[in-house]
Amino acid sequence: MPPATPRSLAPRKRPRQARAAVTLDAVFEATIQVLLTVGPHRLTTTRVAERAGVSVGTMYQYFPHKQALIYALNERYLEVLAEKIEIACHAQHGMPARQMVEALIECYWQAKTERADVTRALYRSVAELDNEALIDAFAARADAATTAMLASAPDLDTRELESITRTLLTVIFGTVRNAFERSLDEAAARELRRHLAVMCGALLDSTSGPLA
Amino acid sequence: MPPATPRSLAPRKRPRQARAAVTLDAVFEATIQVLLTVGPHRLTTTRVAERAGVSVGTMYQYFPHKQALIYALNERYLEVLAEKIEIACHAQHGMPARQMVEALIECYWQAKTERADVTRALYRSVAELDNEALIDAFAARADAATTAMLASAPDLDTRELESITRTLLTVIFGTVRNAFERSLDEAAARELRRHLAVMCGALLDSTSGPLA
Amino acid sequence: MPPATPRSLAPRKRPRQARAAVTLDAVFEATIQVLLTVGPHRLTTTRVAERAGVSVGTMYQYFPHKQALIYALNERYLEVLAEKIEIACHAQHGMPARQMVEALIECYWQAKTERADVTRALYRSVAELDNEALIDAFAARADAATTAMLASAPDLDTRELESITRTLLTVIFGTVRNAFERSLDEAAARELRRHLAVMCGALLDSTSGPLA
Amino acid sequence: MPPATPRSLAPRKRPRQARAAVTLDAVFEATIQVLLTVGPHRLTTTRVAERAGVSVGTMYQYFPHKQALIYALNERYLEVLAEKIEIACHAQHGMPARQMVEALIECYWQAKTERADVTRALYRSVAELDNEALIDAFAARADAATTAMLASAPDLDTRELESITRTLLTVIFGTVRNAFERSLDEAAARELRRHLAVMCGALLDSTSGPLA
DNA sequence: TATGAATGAGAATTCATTCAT
DNA sequence: GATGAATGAATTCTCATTCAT
Repeated sequence: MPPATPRSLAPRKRPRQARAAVTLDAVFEATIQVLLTVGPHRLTTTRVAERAGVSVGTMYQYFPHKQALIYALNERYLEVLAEKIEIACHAQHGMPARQMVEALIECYWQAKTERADVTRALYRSVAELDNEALIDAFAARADAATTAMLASAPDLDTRELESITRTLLTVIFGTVRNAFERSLDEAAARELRRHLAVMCGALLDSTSGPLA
Repeated sequence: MPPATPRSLAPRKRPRQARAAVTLDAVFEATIQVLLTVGPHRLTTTRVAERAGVSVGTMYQYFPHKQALIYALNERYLEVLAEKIEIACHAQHGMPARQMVEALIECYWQAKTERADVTRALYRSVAELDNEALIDAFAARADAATTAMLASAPDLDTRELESITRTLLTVIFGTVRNAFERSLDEAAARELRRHLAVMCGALLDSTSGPLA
Repeated sequence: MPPATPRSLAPRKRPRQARAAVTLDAVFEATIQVLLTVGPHRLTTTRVAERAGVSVGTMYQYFPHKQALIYALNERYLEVLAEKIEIACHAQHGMPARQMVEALIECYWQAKTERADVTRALYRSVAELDNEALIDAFAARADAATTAMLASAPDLDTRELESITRTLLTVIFGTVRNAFERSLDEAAARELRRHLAVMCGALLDSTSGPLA
Repeated sequence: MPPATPRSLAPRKRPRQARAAVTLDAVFEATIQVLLTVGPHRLTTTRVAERAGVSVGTMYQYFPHKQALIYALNERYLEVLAEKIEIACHAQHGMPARQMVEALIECYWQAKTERADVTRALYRSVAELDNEALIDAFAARADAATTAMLASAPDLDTRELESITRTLLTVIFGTVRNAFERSLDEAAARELRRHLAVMCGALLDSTSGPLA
């Protein structure tokens, strides 16, 4: 289920030639850089184009307006992220629940940290944009993948799965985001992550208890 | 430790007369409304003034520029929030750790939910502003109050307090924020909150375990 | 019946202070000048503002966009013109039909010639604009006034009044407009006008004939 | 006397091959459609090319710039129109003057109504262009043809021919144009046309009268 | 002191035109 | 020749801020 991009935010055209694809990549990368260096409310189309080494006009061939650019950037990012989560979840089918959750945390954390600058940039970009639809679509995919995964765990009560999934994802995603806002050092981050695993594991226990 | 407001972001004058206080309140309230109705990137000083029933000129008597207005709004909000947390923490001195954490969650959740519109508005306002300093100062107060509280718990290993505190606050604050992004219904919210308490309790157990 | 200006073309605010009225007049005059000197498709908001000795911003306080400015200019002009026609028609009540028509031609011709530059400018401005509504409203007023006038003529068959009125106005307005496109010299213009009166008179005769 | 097209407005090449002629026709037709559907100030070269099923590049092979395109469109149209008038006038040589004028009205009216959309489109296109030269050349041809025709009428005083011709054409052309602005229904149009013939006939009488 | 008209730098967006493929 | 991606000057419009009244 591809996210139903609203008409007004859809890109003008998809790149057909290799040259165009290169241009688009440059524009996306430039957007991230601008977001990071001058912040979201000083992100201007001219600045992005300049940084990308393209003319404004070219940018507007692909995006009908600034919002569409930022929307596409987020979409692209969330698409990759959702896919990673789906793959990670799939790989854990049939495993013990605790291990599943640890894999989920690992996957999400990894994805966010890999290019921390991008993560930070996108968190900031959000205010420029009404991306609720995007977030919802992403959340739906993550929910589905996680629920399916947990349903396959041999050691888990499946009655409250939906609610458990929602909590797990809300806590994990929220915690990671907040961790990015407080800029933690390496050690603190590792510790936080360990704690998070403990806490999520405990949540699973709290419901699987009666099953045993 | 009150946040060291940079001079450039400080309001021009503190309200000495009742009239001024009323005006200020109106302006803050108007800002929230504008934030909610038209979004952060269409928040204009004229619009705020209009909504507040004041002239732009008058608004500029109180705030030297737009950023100062938003900064002050956040400052005021975080001040109240920090105070609530401090009071809540203080009230729990000497109590069992689990109860402490539950009180903390209750307090934070309550504060955020009380006026959900304000909460949402402020989350959105962030892009307009470099409010890292504000956030840091708030985090420091919350950390201090929480650590002090936990230190007084009779049933807690005090060796890892700092790290535990950091995790607790990161998880709680992050989860609540994320919960606001997914608009949960009443039931789901209650469930999430219950889970959150379970998870935080489990974190405490994990360290106090060896102590016992 | 004031012309129902569409919402999107309506001015932002009416001038309240004397200063504002002066500004508005300057803007209108500047628009005419720009229309005349550089033509409608090189009429830019900046150019108009510059010529008016105002900043663009000021202009935009009164008009939400360029079209609204041109629309207002036409509206103002047609308002005056319609009024002139109404007065002229009213003044002829009860007179012989031929004299009426001559007065109508005189009035219209006079109004258009008085400030030929304005007339020419407005004819040109029309393409920038969807002013059908304006034209229709004007035509309706002119029709009404003319019909009422002719109805009071003692020497006219009143059965075909509507159709006669429509022809008279279409012919007169059209002829004058076309005369402006061919730039006639003084003598030619006078001759044309005499002919026009003859022709219109003949039209009246053609229907009043059976009456006699 | 063919209109002396300024070099800067001349098409780049005359179509030597059938293919080129087809392309040209498509481009002209597309221009008309764009003029009608989106209006003159949103007529863009890309849009026209797209609608014509050609690339912009190709269009620029035929027209050195946008103005040249619109100029050529008007030129082509007026050329045909002038020819029709010349033929119609020629066909009336030696006939009674009244019949001549009726034929003239019939011819012009017919030509304008045949493809009312084209007529409307071209009236609108005028703003994009300084086509005074075109109009003048056309007027000159129409004048010449009409004068020659009237000169051959057995029942007309030839002393004021020039002035009569000018009036006739100004009135007829102007009236028809204005009729297009007020969108008249079928019946009203027929009536107007009948009136117009009566009026023009009367003009002839007014001068031929003394002759008889 | 309060007002709101005026300012103008700055941002978004368009579109005629070119030119590498 | 034909194509259509790229260009960037030109234009419209916004909005934080000032200042005369």
